[in-house]
Amino acid sequence: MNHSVPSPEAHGYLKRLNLEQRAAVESIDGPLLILAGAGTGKTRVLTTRFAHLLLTGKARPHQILAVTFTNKAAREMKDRIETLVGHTVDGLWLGTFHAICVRMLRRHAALVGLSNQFTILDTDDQIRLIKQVMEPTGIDVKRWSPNAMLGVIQRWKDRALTPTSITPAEDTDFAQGKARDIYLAYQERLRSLDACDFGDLILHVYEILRLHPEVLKSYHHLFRYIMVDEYQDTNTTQYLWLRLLSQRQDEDANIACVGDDDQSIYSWRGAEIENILRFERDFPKAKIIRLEQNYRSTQEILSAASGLIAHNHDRLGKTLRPGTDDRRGEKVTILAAPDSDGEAHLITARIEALHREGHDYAQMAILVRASFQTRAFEDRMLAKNIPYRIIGGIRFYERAEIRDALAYARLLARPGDDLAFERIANTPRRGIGATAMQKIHAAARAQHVPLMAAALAEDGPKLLTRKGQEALAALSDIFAQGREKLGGEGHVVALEAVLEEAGYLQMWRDDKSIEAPGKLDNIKELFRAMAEFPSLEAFLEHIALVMDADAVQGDDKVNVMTLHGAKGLEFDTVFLPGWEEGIFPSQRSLEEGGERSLEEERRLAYVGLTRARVRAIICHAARRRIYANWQDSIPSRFVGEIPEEWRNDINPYNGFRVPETPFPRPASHWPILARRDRGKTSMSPPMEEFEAGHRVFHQKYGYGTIMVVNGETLSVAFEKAGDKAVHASYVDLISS
DNA sequence: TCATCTTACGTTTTT
DNA sequence: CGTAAGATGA
Repeated sequence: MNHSVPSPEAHGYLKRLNLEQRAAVESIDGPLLILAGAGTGKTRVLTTRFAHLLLTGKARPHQILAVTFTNKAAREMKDRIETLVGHTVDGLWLGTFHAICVRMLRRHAALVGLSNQFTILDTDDQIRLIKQVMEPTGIDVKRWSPNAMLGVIQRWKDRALTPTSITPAEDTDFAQGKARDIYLAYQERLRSLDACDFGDLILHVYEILRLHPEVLKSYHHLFRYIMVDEYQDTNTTQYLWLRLLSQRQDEDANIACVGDDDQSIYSWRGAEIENILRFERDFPKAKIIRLEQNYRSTQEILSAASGLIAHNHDRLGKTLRPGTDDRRGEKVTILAAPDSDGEAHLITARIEALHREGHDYAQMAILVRASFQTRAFEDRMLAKNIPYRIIGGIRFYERAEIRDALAYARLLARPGDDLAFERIANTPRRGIGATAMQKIHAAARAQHVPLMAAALAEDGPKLLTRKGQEALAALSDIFAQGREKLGGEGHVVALEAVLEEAGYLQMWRDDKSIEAPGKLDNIKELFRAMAEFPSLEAFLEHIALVMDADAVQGDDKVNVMTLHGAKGLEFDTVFLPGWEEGIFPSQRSLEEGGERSLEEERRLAYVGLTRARVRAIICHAARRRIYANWQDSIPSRFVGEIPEEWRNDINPYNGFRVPETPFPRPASHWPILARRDRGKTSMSPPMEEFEAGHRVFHQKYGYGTIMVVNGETLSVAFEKAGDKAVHASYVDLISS
């Protein structure tokens, strides 16, 4: 026994845990799955377990690999570990999958044909690159959008599929079967740019570990313990990566995964709920510990949420129990509103009433399914002077001015960054348009030099107008001067000088729009963030991975965000508007994906309800304004799935037409809507409304005018597609 | 090359 | 209805 290590009891940190939590912390060896329901102290267990490994001398800090999905989670874990241990801990392998993989990939980049200086592309770069790759293929970009193509590639990367390992069964007919070729070309372009995208970070490292046993062995030697947060959100590549790292020879994997199958809501970005469902099979001798004592919500909310989620079949099953006795509160309120405006009225009125009773705005949240729903609430709260904040909108580093400034920064660090050059070559206007850019591209490809170099080469003037040529030469000088400043006056001064002299800052000063001053402020904010890093390189590495600028919480405002954005948060009062078929569950999930995606929607509802500590208010409206026109809607099947004894149905608009709550009907009676019922949740126009002369819209043929009505078949003169006979259910009437 | 018009589109988000 | 990205004309 090592006597210099104090016994765990001496620290007392184990005493603060309940029995299950303590078991999870003390189960050190072998595979472990901690099924942690909402509000059951998941982070506490994870951090205490980490600290326990350190304090008992089981592992040194660098021997534990701990992966999370968000930087926020990683930061929180590190803070709490340090609090438990009582001092700062360095040399941790604690971070997001992406951050950990960058660290590994920089070490072994050569094995996948990259330098250790490789750049990480942001979404804008990816789109621009994929467009360039698609152009020569002659694919109709209107039908197969670059965005969707990128999605296809990302899903492949999520499943550890490289262009050469895609089997015919895994291929797609997207882009007329050329998707694989585009993927291949895209990867080649990335390699020639010495760059990779987010998916590559994981996939490259996985390939390295898979194909180079000596590298894998070195990590086996290094990591004695592995911990994974939000295991239900892992994609196939991350799962394979974890399995390689954890399965050491002759030893049980010391891997502990924490997750909640009931909170798996990210399948659309590649997460495989199967990973958590088949943990026992993947890791033989796995131990499973359930954390079911909830320290967050009242009995009513827990029962309502449990009753709802019980309608899912694909789950490991667990029941939330109140962690302390007698936490009774009020039932879950179900508000019926006549229309979406009424819904906003009802909710804001309740917010005001609660605030008058002394509740803080900051302890209330409106959680919506889709971001377009926030608008109605913004309008009302603005009008009523209720302070609010929208969480999750456009993030700081996604703003155009920030991306521009960062492109200048990248070019300052590396003159060969072609994607950065493309972004700012003509921002502000320097007389370098699309044609000039094309010529520069051609020259650069022929001479195998970066774009900037090609444009400035001796025969450069042939590529550009004199004006453009001069402007670019000046820009190049500005960057050269900036690079001299990097060493002396520092990177902030250097970038500021470049942006000033290049005329970028002046461009916004001259801009007369109302947003312009704010944009200059944002750039100042960027300088401030930059100053906290020792070098330009360090700063660029950071922002490539950490795209979140911490939102200032603190002030007393109502929180408005999507259900996805609310995961992991909690509030005293939670408002859940838009619980209607076609909104929530969303139309898309009803049309595509079948039962699986319906279950994911239900998990999302479960996540929403379990955010509430003391009260949850669900709302549904009978009519909703969507885009141009009004649509009728019926209450979400999820409302009916909440057991009646935990529900309090209120109809504040008695006398108005409000939807019948179809509670007695079991959920299975709701049909999964067929695609052709799109947009007609309950009220497709009756046949009589189709008359000759009416304008209609058809998904494929576009706009047209009805010529003849023959039963349910219409002859329509389409503006683009000509005369067609179509079934009435395929067209929408256009109100004029 | 740039400003204006037109048209298509319209879950969920992190890294 | 509003936006954002392409097409069109000066």
